[in-house]
Amino acid sequence: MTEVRCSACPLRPLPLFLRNDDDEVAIVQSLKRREMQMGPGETLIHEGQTNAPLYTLREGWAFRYKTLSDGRRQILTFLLAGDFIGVQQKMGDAAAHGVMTLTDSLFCVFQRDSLWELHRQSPAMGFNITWLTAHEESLVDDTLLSVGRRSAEERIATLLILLFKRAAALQDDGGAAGVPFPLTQQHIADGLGLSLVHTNKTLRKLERRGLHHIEDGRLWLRDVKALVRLADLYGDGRPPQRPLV
Amino acid sequence: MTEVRCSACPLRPLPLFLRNDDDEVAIVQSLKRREMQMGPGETLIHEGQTNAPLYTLREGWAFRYKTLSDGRRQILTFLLAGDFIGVQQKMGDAAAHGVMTLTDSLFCVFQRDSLWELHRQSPAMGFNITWLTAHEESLVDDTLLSVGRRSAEERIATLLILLFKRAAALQDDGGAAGVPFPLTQQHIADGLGLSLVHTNKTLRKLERRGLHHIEDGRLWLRDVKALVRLADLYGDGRPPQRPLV
DNA sequence: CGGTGACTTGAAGGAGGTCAAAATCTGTGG
DNA sequence: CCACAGATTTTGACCTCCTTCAAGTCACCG
Repeated sequence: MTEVRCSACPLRPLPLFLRNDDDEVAIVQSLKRREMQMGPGETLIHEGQTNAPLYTLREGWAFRYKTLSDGRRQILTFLLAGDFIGVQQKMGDAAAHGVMTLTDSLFCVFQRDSLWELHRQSPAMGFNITWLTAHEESLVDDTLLSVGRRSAEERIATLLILLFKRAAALQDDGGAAGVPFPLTQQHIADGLGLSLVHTNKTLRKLERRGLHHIEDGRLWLRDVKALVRLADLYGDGRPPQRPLV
Repeated sequence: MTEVRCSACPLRPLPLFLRNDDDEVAIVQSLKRREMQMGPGETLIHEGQTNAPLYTLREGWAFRYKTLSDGRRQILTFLLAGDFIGVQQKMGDAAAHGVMTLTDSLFCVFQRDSLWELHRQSPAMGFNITWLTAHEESLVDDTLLSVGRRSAEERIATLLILLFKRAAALQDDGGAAGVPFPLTQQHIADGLGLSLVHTNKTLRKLERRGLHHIEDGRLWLRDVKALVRLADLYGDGRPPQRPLV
């Protein structure tokens, strides 16, 4: 099983991602250490782990999370292909959050100091990192608004729409045939600050009303209008084009 | 009232901030457009505003927030002196959140494209921006854990500790005489996803138990041990040294 | 001294949590 | 192909933490 060269990265051609100069791709290539395969439910980064490397998620789904000492868990963001992982752990410090896979996943691995090398060798790529980091933060901002101020129904509607859009942007059909949806209800609960039971009941209610459909690990939005109204989401069609590292 | 040169910025000498080369300071200086003074409760950036400039908060307190169309508000992070503002609004796009002052405040104003200039002219400063952005995200991560998984008591304990630490790091006495605390209970409520009434009752309960004391716009932690236990916060003494832009 | 914003307190109700148990489903090994 | 263990989903019953509603206090200010 041979590793892919960054210039031939299967993600790069997708319309979701911005083009890069050959130089830039070459720099990324030079910093890439290896690839890493993981199964579902495996821990990529442990909470409190020190000096974890950087990763780009190339295939599959994962999530970032934090836990309290009695086991309560909050999922911070879900990670999809193209997401860059590990910037948040401040330099040389312990990771403030864990990362766990949801599906079979493939990661490109970079040494920790690549962060600095990327900035040093290419301001443009440095800028891209900043962009990606800021974008990640805005995902957390959205979730915080949900968890802090939306009802259970509204939270779930919001999550379904947002995840659907992100997943659809990675497909050619734009989600016409649904999108992969590898979350269990426990993941949804932990991502929205709800209990498992209440998540189940709310999910069933929305599905019975015909707003969405989840089956066999795939998600369909059946009544986007109604979902958007519930979520009080405005504007924006698909996610903006984004840099890839 | 004449403006301060960056090399003479009163924040820079504080032990909280990392030193910078003269070149770096010069670059920042060259990008700084002006200073801007605001009173308490004023809106620096409106939600949805396009093309807002960048700011560094030099004096005072502020906060980032999002609202739903029916008025429910979630405060995302509180901003203290040294915080860099505006990176989250993705390039040229609309601001996804608003920024409002809590106190009399002073901002250093930078043009929007300074973000790129900073990266271009100094990889080190670009790296600093990334660092600050990642750090901001980790603050939101912490809040999301609170709002999603902590009880009202625990949330308030967590907030008090975290804000105290940040504010104390800006003072010489390290908080011995308390720290400024310009939040109303409504701000606390909106920052923690609670109702005003319940915030009040919980706050009173903690204060009556002798865990903290708020008076006259200042906060004292009376029983840090108990607060930390409640918050389930581990490790870390004071916040890490951070870059200043 | 009336008006406004922040704080406080009590009472009542509800959204969502907890507990318990059953129904599926899935993979595994015999 | 079946039995069994372990996840995951579903439902019902009950309870509580927190919200909402209402009112009153206090400080400050024009």
